[in-house]
Amino acid sequence: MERRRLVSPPTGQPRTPAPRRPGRPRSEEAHHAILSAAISLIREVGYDALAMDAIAARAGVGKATVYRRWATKETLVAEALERIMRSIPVPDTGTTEGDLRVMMRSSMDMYRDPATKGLLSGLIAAMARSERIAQAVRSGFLAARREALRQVLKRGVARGDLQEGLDFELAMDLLGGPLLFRMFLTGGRIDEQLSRAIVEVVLRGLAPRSDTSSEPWRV
Amino acid sequence: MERRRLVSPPTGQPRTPAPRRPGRPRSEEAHHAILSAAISLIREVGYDALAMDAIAARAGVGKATVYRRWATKETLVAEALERIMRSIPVPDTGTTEGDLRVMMRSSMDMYRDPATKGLLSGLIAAMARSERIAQAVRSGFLAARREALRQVLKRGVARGDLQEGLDFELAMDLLGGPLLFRMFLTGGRIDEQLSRAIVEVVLRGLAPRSDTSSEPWRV
Amino acid sequence: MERRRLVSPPTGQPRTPAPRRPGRPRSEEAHHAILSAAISLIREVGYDALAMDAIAARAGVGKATVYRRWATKETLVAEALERIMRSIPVPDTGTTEGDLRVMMRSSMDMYRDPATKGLLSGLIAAMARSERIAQAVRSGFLAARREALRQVLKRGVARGDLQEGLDFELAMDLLGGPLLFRMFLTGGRIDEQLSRAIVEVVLRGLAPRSDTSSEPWRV
Amino acid sequence: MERRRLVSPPTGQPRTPAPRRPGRPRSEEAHHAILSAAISLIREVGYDALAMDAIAARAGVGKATVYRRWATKETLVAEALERIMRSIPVPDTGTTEGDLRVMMRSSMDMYRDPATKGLLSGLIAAMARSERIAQAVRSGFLAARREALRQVLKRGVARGDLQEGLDFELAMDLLGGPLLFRMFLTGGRIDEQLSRAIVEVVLRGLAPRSDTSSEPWRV
DNA sequence: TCCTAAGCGAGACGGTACGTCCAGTCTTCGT
DNA sequence: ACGAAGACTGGACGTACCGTCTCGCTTAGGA
Repeated sequence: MERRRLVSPPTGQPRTPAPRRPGRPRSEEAHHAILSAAISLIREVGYDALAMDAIAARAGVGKATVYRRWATKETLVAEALERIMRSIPVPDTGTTEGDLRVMMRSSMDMYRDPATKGLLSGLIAAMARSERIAQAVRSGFLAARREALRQVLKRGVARGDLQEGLDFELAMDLLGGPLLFRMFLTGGRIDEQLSRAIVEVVLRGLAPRSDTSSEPWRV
Repeated sequence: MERRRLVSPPTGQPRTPAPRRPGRPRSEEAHHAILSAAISLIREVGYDALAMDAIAARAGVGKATVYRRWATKETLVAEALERIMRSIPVPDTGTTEGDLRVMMRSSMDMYRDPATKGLLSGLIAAMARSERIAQAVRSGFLAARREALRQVLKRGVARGDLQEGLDFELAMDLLGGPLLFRMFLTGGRIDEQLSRAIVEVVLRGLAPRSDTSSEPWRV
Repeated sequence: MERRRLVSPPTGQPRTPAPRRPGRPRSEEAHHAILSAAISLIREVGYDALAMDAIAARAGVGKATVYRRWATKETLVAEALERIMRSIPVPDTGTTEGDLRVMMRSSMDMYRDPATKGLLSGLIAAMARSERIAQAVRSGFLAARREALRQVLKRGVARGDLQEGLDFELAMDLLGGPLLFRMFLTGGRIDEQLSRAIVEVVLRGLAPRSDTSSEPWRV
Repeated sequence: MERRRLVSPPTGQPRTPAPRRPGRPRSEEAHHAILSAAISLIREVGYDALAMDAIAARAGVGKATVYRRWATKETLVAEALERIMRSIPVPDTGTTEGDLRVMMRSSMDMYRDPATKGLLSGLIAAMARSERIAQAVRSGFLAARREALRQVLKRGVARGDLQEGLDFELAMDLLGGPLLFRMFLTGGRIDEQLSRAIVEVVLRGLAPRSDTSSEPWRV
């Protein structure tokens, strides 16, 4: 059983004791100012019009100071994202359906932020271009959501609402995919009703088999 | 912004010794040359590094000639896409599950084209940027696929494999979303097994209601 | 009878008449605007603080337009110089000494321009760095002065004031060198008295050879 | 490329340590390492491409350690120069012409050092920029040469080879100027023949007057 | 022996300018 | 009347140095 819990690390930063490089240490202040500037600029001008020059200028920082930390705009944005969407609480409403609805609402909230569309679409393009960026995003803000969701699903299995040997990845993609699809391709509405319907289909589609002995190996 | 160097190779494409007529030559020819150039360049350098200069150069065309036809890179690409993914046949395997599997395979084929990732991700960013582009893409290559899928689902309802009053949009997003999700976010595998599992969940989740009163013909 | 004539530069660029390249021709207006901007900026901020960005901005021109014409700041400045110091009239005062004094005065006028020091010293550094730039400067504003001086010296030989078979290069360097030396190394005064003394020494030192009969005043 | 700040010109004063201050004394070793690094780098990359970062790095020294001693690149280089060209012996060949030839050869040797061109041209630009640097150079490596030359000329006057009341400055500039002129402007050859010719012209041009009565004010 | 002050290597800091690239528009000439 | 060629303005890019400013650590003389 994997003991990885990426959800809400209680310690904050991994406090390295004293590897301490020589020279002047990097300014935490500058670091934070850059991230803040990036976030506010994205919200103002959108992701595509986001310029490194502008970020540096608004942060009151030299461009080199930005590039010293993030090689590309995308890795910078990815970290900004991560900072925003750090901890996703694991809901506990008493029922699997309720828990899933809470998770879906959290996702919808994210999608409904006017900044998200430009930001996330730019990030998708960046991830498609660079596996490094993709890794950063996945282990960043994606990991947290998915870990929380995984807990909910696990509890659902324990409750008997979901089949044994459930393919968690599949379940998560079934829950999250339609939102993404609507957001970026069809442009369809993303609302409570949609979320309710998706949860229902998934719960029904992944309910325990009536005849477990005939399909014990199924995933 | 995503940029990559693209000092387009001189690309010694032999100037077509076209029928040199005075007056009004090769409007259609130029049109097609531009689309071809765009497509081949996307496959070579990716969507983001695609430069109008390069397209015009490879097409053997002035930049103005490109802009005369398409105002933006995205509308040009959208038309190119449309040209590629024109007709989607409606499958007829005899069973709803079989038909859906065929549809899924067609989608997977598209996703598996190495060019698709860069192209589609760039397009997603462009759609997020501009509703006009979004419309073009939706009514273009998306519409065809969705229309075919709708036929299959309709037949599924008629067969009694899917519930009456089925929300087609929901069903389509449930089928297509997970692929998109894996493609661009999680990076998970997209294969026959996945497709099979998705179809199964959707069929089960959207099967006719078991409530006898609303389904009196069931025993 | 006015003998003042312009020394038409025999070294001037081969002004290509009309090989006529395709495409939009380069803008004469932009060309001139850039040179003017460069000149005025040099006078304002000095040669070293001269920035290509600033030149382009003041000229109301994109930086690429500047770089399309001049690869470096120095070649641009060299052309600007050439434009300023284009025509050097060949003096004709009736005596060799008088002619040389006029030439010296012209040089001194140049050196006394407050902008010259920074400009010429920067140019010297640039010439030392790049033979291409050196060539440009030599065939540019240097060539004109030297050609005029050569005429004067030639006439001096014809008049019998200077020795037959005179080494023109030597004579010119003897006349011009001390000015440069004071300007940039010793910082000594550059004035009429200096110019008079130099001319005198050179005339005496390069006078016709000391055949006793031709120098009856010698004891 | 020489660049300067528009704001706050640095103080180019060599910062000599006070007689006895508290704290750790400055490292002689570092001092020497910096000068050596500067000299070797000038020879390798030229004066203009000389970067303080590089000097510090090669010397194995922090940049602050460099700036603590020399406020500008030029003062540092000036001191390096001085260290190289320290003492110029006064020649004594028996004749004025011989002595002058020896002095000229020494100058030519300097000019012929491949490093000199870039170094001296850069220094000229720096001197034009700052009178303080100019002073440093003049009282540094220039002063030594000129003092030796002055001795030779003085002896020449005593011998009757040069006129009484000789303007030493003029004579020195006439001897040195042509070399500088060829070095940096015309690019002409600098060789034994040139040196011989210059000496000849100067000796002839500044020979004692044959008719002293016509110059009664001379002493 | 400890304290204080300035030195040390290292390297990050806010900046300026660089030279390149591309977007989208505007001319010129040739067909 | 088009079309190719390419110059145009404008602006972001990522790099290189500048001269200054911390860091943690010597290295001395004076307390």
